[in-house]
Amino acid sequence: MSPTTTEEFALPERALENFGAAVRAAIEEYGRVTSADVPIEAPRRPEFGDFATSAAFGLAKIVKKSPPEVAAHLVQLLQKSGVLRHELFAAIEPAGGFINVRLAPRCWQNSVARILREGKEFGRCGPSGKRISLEFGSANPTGPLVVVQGRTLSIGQTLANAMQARGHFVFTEWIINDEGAQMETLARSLYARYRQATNPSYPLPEGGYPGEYLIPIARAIRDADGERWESAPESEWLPHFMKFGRDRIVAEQEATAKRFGVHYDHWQSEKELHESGRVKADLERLRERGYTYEQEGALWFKATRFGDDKDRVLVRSDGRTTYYGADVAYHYEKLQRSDYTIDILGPDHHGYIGRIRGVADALGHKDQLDVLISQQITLMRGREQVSMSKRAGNIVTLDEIIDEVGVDAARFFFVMLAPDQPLKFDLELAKEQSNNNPVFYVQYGHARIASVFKNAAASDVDDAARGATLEKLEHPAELALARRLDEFPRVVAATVEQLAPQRLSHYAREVASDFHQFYTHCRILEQDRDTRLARLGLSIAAQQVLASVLGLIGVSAPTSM
RNA sequence: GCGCCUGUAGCUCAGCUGGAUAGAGCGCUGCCCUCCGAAGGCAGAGGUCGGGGGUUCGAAUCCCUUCGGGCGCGCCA
Repeated sequence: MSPTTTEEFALPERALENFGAAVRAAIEEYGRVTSADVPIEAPRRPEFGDFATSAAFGLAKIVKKSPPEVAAHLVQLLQKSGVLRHELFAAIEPAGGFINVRLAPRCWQNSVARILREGKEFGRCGPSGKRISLEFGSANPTGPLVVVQGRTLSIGQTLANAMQARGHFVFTEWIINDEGAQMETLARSLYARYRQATNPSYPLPEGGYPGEYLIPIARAIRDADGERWESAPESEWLPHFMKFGRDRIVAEQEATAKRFGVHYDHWQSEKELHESGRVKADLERLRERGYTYEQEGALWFKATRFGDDKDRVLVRSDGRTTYYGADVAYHYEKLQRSDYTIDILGPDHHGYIGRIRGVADALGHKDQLDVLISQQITLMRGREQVSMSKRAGNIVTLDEIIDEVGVDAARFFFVMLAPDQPLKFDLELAKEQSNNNPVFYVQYGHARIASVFKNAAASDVDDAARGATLEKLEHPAELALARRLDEFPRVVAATVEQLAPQRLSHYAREVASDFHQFYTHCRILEQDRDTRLARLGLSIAAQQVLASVLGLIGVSAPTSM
């Protein structure tokens, strides 16, 4: 039996339900309307209380009085109401048409008790039964992951984490674009590097990949096969170099993702999609539905019927399927096996959205697909922009970024902005161990709490963790922090519903900020035992929420730094 | 030219899907450690929410228009 006695009816959301029902009853009595809408919102300014409703504005029209009058009258009805449980509310007052509500400290105390009881589970839901397919980061297996993909990976993994917390079944996947002309270019570039070991002037092919990352791979081939390929004809070495390079690069991409805290449930080879016959079968399905036609020897998808600006080729006139054709097949599969399918694409894939949406529409899954663009990154070093011209071969890899600023800073910065917002990423700032750096501000909050626990008596911390006593929480800073912590489940929900990972990083900062304010205004290790335990309890809850939100973002929560 | 994204404080950005006097960080000015981590806190200055129309009791948010910025418009991926 836990000594924590959370009064379920006195949790903030229960109090709000009670309030909403009471307002609804009052409106029906006053305006003779049924099933009134009672929107509840969180006011920006603290003096307006914890919550407010604008319900009086709607009723004002019906009863033909001014909103302030209506609000005042509603409050009178509420005071007399038999529906309202008065002990849950510290204040209910009309203000310019709004009705502001301040909950009794007891509600917030109960919320803290619940967080202490639920611990890591606070903010998580049981299984929703919803299956979500989330594809992000997919790339050509022709080189290492670069910075902009790091952002896509951060966004994708953070969303996946948040969805899991909401109880959804999330399936993360990556497509390996190992089919197409770029694979031959890879093989030829790799071969050139192989030849350069004995002949430094051997030229890279026209339009080849100039990056030095191919050199060690070429060396690996030489270590295994010696000079065997030096005099072989292209028809012999090409398939080998293609497969060797592809396998090696995919393995490196996966290693980088893993190092970055990003896990994929499935790596899908595009080549395999073709070889298994799935592409063919799914294209046939489109044809049967009459969404394709042949012209000039090629097979076209009637994309314009679904809002795209031109029709698109699925199968080229030489019989080879386009990337798009394969993707049609893959999306059909994903839409079949999930309730909701999400693609996160790089900034250079704007033009692809309409096409992929068109396919979902044609296959009868129009509202089941969301396509998100992870916008570009401009790397900064202080005021200086870091050049990342791919043409010149000076790419900046994700590994280099991790080496320089660490996983924590990169993961946090990459989700600070809305995905469709271009991001300026300042390497100097990300490395800075100061309050200029938002990652450190949040982590510092977590570490600072840990430090307080070290100074406290162990038995006090244990008692506080059981929620021994929380009645002393009443200082505005204490209640503000408790109120903030109570938001966590709703923040996770909003993150998922709006596909907005930046909500989590903003929220993390707000929790840290509210904790720091509480810390300076209220001494935690007070003489008075009840006060001390209450504040320790609040601190434990705050630390838990900080750890949880940082965990969703993929950032560590240090106990000292 | 067409399509998508975007324009909010000197800078970087929030703004919870239409609510109250538009917020935060950095930078700037001035304060707060005999006391749990000052990597912190408090106060102040700083805004025609690109411009113009419209819808609404109410608009940064929705609609139209206009100007500026980014990206995309292959039988490439």
